[in-house]
Amino acid sequence: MTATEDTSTAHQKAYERIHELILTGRIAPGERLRERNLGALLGLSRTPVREALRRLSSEGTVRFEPNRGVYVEEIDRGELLEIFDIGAALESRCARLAARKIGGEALDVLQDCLDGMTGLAARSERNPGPDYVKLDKRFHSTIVAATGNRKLQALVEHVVSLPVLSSAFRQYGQEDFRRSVRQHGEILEAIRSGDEAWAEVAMRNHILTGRNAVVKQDATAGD
Amino acid sequence: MTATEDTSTAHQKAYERIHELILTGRIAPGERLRERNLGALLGLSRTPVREALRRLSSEGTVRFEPNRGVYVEEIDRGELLEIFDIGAALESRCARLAARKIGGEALDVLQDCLDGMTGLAARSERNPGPDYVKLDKRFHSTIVAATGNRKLQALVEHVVSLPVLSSAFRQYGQEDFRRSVRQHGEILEAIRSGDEAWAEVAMRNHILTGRNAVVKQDATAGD
DNA sequence: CGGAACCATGTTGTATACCATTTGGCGACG
DNA sequence: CGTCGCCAAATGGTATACAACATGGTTCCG
Repeated sequence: MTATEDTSTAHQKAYERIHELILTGRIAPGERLRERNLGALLGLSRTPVREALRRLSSEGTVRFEPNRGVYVEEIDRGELLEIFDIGAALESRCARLAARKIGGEALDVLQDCLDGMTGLAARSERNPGPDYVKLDKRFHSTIVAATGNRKLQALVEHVVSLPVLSSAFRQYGQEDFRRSVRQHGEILEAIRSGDEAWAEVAMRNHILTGRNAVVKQDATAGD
Repeated sequence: MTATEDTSTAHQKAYERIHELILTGRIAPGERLRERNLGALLGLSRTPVREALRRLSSEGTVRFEPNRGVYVEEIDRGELLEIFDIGAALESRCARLAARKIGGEALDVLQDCLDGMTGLAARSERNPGPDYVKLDKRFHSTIVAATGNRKLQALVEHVVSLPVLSSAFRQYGQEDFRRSVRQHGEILEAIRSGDEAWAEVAMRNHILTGRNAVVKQDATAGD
């Protein structure tokens, strides 16, 4: 109900897998995606692969060039920071709405996510792994779903999907990691208490923290 | 270059046609879409239809229920107004960026759109037809494309796609129609002059005008 | 007479086959 | 020797075929 997690369908599997390949950098920006190759790699036919690519294309992750193939979209630092600003605007608004309208089940899901993240942060030392990314996505997806606005949900799924996660976590060290978990706790507390203003700024604070990590990464690693 | 207008591929044709069917209300919210029917209607096979539906699904216009069919998403007034607010935030930001970075060719495209809209407004009396909607979409798409941010572009395409257009134009009379054209002129002038602040508020003004039309429509027509 | 299981039908999900287009290379011609 | 054009391989685009699942009606049993 909160987030789409149909591993049962080949299309969903193709989508998640390809998305992950791009997110983790296994497939580089600008690189061409050959449908037959992907199908063979995932043990699927071209049909669900193409549907997944259409979805990714619609999300701006990938680009169809008619009769000439599919390519991974490239994003530069400027675009990325811009996206963070947009994401901050969208998600903080979602948090405000969620604080107003969220139900008990959704709060439980958020608590579960938070517990999971806390556990991972305690065990792991450095970079959050794919498990943490999934929990993070689920946390945010649940909040957006709690707004009851499906269109808004689709929007945030897109804006969050690639950029916020992919680069924010690359340079994360232990302290950043734990801070991220703590911020999620604050957001949950704010939403649970129904304090709209707090929920909004807690979320904005969280997103802009991620943005800052990218800025610092840019500064240290150059271009 | 500014917006995708490939009428050459069956997928694109299917997407545009189905989108239009939903936008114009020919297919009602909540209604089921049978792939085979749509294919027959458009003279295509299920394959491009399915790809178009995936795209629409990703945009939140349509909903896949696994093994149970595809349905048109329903949006209530509250969601719609919320979307307008989001759209205002996104598009005004785009206008600001466009005022900073836009090039000559894009300005020409905007001028062409404006000329076309002016002509239509002079001829037509009431509701803007599909031609006007297309020009409007092109105008906004061009501005977003001028930001150089593809992800942002994808976002706005989605948020604008259904709600802003579909309901804003339903109750438009002649005076609203002309005001819309005039506002587009203001936006273009602001962007052309490079005045970021003006471009931002001109766009926000334009979007919120549309929002108000929905509010009034709600008030007069009830539920 | 009521209900549950089963089968027929239709629809979605996926795989495969075929067609159109692009692309790189080879050869003929200037 | 360079260039233009044609051919073939590869790849994307679309159609069709098949499999899995859902649904509604019917029948059989209680």
